[in-house]
Amino acid sequence: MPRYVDVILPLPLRETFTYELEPKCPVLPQVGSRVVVPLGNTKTYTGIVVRLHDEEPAYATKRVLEVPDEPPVVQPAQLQFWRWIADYYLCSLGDVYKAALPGTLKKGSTAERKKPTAAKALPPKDAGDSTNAWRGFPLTDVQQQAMHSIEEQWQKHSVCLLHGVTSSGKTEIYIHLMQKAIEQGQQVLFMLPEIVLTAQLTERLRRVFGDRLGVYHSRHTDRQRVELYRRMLSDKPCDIVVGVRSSIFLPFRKLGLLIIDEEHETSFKQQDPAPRYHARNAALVLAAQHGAKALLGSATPSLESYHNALSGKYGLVTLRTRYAGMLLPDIEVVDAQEMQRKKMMTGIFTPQLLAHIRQALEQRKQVILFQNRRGYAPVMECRECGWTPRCQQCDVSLTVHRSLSRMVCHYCGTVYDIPTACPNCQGHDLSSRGYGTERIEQQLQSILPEARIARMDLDTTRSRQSYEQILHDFEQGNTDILIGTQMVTKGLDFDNVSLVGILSADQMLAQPDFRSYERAFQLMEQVAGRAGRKGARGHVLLQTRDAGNDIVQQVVAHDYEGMYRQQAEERELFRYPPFCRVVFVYLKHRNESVVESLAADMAALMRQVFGQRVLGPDTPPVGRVQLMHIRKLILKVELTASMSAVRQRLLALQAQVLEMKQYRTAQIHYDVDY
DNA sequence: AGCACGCCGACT
DNA sequence: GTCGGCGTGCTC
Repeated sequence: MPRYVDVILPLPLRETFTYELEPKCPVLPQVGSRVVVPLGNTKTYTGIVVRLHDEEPAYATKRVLEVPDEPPVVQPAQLQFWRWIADYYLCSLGDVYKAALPGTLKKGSTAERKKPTAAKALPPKDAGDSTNAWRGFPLTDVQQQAMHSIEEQWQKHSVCLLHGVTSSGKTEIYIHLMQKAIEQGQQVLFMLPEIVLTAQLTERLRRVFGDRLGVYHSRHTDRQRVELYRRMLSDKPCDIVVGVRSSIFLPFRKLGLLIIDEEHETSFKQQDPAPRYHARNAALVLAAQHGAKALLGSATPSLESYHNALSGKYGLVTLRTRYAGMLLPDIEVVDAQEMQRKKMMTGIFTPQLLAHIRQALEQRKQVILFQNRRGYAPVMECRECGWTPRCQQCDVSLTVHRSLSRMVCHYCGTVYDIPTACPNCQGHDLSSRGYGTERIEQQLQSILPEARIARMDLDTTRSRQSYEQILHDFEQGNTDILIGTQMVTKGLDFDNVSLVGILSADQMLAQPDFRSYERAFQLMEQVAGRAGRKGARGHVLLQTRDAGNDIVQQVVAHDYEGMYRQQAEERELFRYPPFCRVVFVYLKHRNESVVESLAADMAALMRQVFGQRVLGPDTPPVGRVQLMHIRKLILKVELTASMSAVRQRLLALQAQVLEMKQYRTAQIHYDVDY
């Protein structure tokens, strides 16, 4: 019997901690077992055993207090996956552990283990089981063909991208592929962004797959998540899990199929806290580990995935036609610039949009109005021509810093003077501006006092219930107009929506981010897809002060390929993903002058190692969070470089600067594949 | 992340 | 004269 165990603790500590086992420990932990251990004078934590051994450490060890489980809760393959995440995303195993296990499996308490898992009886050999999908969701010829093409692509590629226009019936294809996989005794993971994983979708899947389906949602209670986790560990695990980003951490036995819908969604990337992982990319690693086939689906694929498909790394299947012969919505661009000049605007509304809204309401149709939430960044704009200043080196919009009275590029840190006249039209009416959904709701209500207006954004959907309630009310026709952020761009099929209004394309296009154009296209194309799901062709009104913008024109033409070609060219030119990897290095300190000089020192050290690949330092849009001043550096790494080697060098540099005593209390963290 | 130890202001 | 502010340093 080994004497020591190395344990991961749910703390942002780099290494494992070594504890001694009780000589006559009743339950011998294994690799992946939970152990309850003391830390410091008062705390106990539940850790995960990663190694058993007899090597006596140089320090005095404490003893393992308890071994709560007989079989391990983390399988060896999962630990391997955790290590990959910690390595690739430059975080500690403790960070991964925190994200990977539901809360009560991490707490010191042993109470939850006494509750037997409410193992629901499996459906009876559920006669219609294997034919459910075929009966309930028959495929059209086009869908059938697409499914065969996907299977054909899987002969040569383990990953296939399904590029299908909105309403092309991707979900039915997924259901059939899932059915086939479980018939072969494989497990399936079906991943979706949080806002798409609605009750309507899970109920639909439940009707086909019954109790073979598990749902993993971040808004589920901790108890529910522990239950599913335990069930996946049991000898009767779910065959299919439909889940959000953290579902990649469930204990799969024999994952045979991974499906990621809306694969372009940026919410698959966890921003804060660590582990700052990209669930799509991590899931593909998981799939490879299991030898599973993977399908990425989107109407507007990420540049990364489309690039991989074109370069032959992934298979590619395209669905160009909408379900039931529906046409793609017709998109009308309205020049808000011109309307403003003619003084015909009512707040943010052009007369054209108001007329269309009134008409829709008269016909008892519904309206969706979309305004991007992230409109807070004060971006300079010429009121005459809509021109917005962009960085000459990075091709991103500059952000106005009122305190500096300058404009700054948040990618390379270059500072520009604010022009006194617009370089485009020589106009002098330069200002920064912004409209949020709340203001829009108020405005519209005063214009149309009779209309039943609802708002769906982060503020109105704090709870899962209110989110489902707003959708339900709209679906039942209790709401005439739904105003919202990204949340209204996808998810449900609203049959009665005849009009979609995009209130301002400009705010999306002006984001200080190298992905802003790609993202703007994706959002607009997706929200346009909400119009006219049945019957008549839907109408989309796109308000912009920049009607000639290429992205606007590409949305009008539904020209994804054109958008891809243009954006890919720029990314290659400026060396951004998918042509290299980016690692953001964030430096934080309470004292601004300290973080300033730390950033300079770190940048200098990084340049010694990485040379021209380093950009910055720069102050991010939010330069101070919770009393901590922040600076940012960007490292651009060739795709062929080993992230492991990059990680080692960065961590060595980090140790070097943090050793200097003026920087001892600084924090450094990394964001890989931002 | 906690929690403890350790040096400087307003209280009994 | 203490009680306590949170700065910084350690936790197997």
